[in-house]
Amino acid sequence: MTKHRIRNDELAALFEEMADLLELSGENPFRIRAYRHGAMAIAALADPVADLIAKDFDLTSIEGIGATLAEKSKVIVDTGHLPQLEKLRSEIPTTLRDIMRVPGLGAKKAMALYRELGICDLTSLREACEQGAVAAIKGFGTKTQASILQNLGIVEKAAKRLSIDAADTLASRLREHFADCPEIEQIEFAGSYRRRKETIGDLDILVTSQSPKKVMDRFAEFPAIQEVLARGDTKMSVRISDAFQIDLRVVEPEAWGAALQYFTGSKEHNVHVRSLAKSKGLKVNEYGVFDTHDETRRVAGRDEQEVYRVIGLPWIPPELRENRCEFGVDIKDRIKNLIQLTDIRGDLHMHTTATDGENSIEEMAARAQEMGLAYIAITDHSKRVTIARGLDDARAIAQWRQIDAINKKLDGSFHIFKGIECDILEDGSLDLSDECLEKADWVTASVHFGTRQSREQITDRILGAIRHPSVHSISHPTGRLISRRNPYEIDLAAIIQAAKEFDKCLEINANPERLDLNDIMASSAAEAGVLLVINTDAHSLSNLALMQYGVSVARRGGLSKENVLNTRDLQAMRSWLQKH
DNA sequence: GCCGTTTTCGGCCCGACTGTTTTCAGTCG
Repeated sequence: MTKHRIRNDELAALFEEMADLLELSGENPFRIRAYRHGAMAIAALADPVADLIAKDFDLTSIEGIGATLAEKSKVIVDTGHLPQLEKLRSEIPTTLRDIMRVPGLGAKKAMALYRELGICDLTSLREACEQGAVAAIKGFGTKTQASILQNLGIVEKAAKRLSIDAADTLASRLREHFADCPEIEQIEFAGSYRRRKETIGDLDILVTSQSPKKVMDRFAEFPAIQEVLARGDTKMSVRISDAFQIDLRVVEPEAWGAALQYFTGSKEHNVHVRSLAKSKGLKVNEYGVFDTHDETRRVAGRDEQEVYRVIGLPWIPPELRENRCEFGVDIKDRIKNLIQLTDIRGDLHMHTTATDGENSIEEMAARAQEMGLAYIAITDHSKRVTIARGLDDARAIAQWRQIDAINKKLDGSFHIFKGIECDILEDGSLDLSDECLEKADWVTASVHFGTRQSREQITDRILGAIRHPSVHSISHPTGRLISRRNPYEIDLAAIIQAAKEFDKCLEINANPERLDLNDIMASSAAEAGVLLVINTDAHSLSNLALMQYGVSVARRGGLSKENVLNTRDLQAMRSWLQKH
């Protein structure tokens, strides 16, 4: 029995703090990296470490967790404290970590500021800069001091991450901007944007050109730029509004593939790729793959596929480059079967003017059909969602009659399922009567209220919904809103287990604000044999195009189309529903 | 601190840019 239910992100944060404090104290860099690596490994786990320990699971079987971090994890879970961390905290002000976050400052400079001037937080740093005291420290100067002052403003504003859809908008504006630059031969956006992460911390633009200077001049004309942070022969960094950074890198065509590989990351993926290459007598950098014995001999570089091939790897789709599963023995099959947007045949979660949607059933259906889908389910809210004028039994049944009539007019190539997004109420019951729910083709159950209940209560509510005979799926299972609201506390492992047992689906909600389940959770559900469903939760015609973001989550989770219910054609979908 | 087809010690990815240094350290990705 564990006394402290610490979440994985909290445990990871303690190891991150440990790493920061060790770095400030000038520890061995590899030891520091081990803590950071361990923190990431824990953050990426689907199951809470506390549960794993309770089950006597061997934590050292997790890559990046050795005997020391496993033991420290146990201590934290058992006692809620880590003595080594507390000792470090007593030696070094932990607020120095804020100073390390200022762009241009790292552990060494933060420590120098502390040692020389007693600066230990952002306020005293600002004061010292304004008084000119910082420029007098050895290793600093007037330029460093000025840049600190400027960057303090950015840190205080807390640099925002862009949601993936906002990043798409920015990327297309940049593409248009560069369309006027004939010197550009190839252009691609790399980094976490290309890996389709749910939020993007900065944007990396990669270009081939014979005239880097002209490309950079054109970049400098991008209207949103507030400041040019750095500009060299091949690399330029700028800041646009909201403290968001864009990096531009110009490379030779011979290096295009290598640069694309390098700048797509992730960092952890690249570290693994490079050490694999090294074991084969090869060296990988952003210019190519080279023979270790004759570094003038470029083995690959122009083409990204080639870069992977010479290292003995298949070309790995960017979404999988997170050092999670892509170096496993089954990677070729996984890549071959990886789900694509074109695998999606239907969309089983959307709203209409009957509740808080902007369009009618017919309009939603027509747009879905235009987009190539074979079916949709209309799933308006149930009555508990009063603000959306949710449907009661009578209105739901009336809407389903209307759908029957519309289906009759369709030629059979497209079908509208009669659905409902039924609220799971605070007491665990469903918002519509059993007799009503029985008449629906598709019932997806959601929690919208009472999200501050205990982990046990919310989990029980969802488990109850999973066991309900009329429910087919649980929508946005964790309720998180990216950058706005944390997921509610749930026992995901128990929910996955119940979904498997009762043959119910869990949703990947494709709305870029939700993306819920996320990649790691979806992967863990799929591994357990649970069928997922990817839905847009559209409230308008344009929202139907959000499906791609849900598919990206599924791809990042390594899912195949077999893992996802709505990749099935209309006939297969009908027979699945008949059996359920 | 982690890890192992170089396996229990001795490595651990690698290069660009800036500012301050007069040859390099720190930071960043």
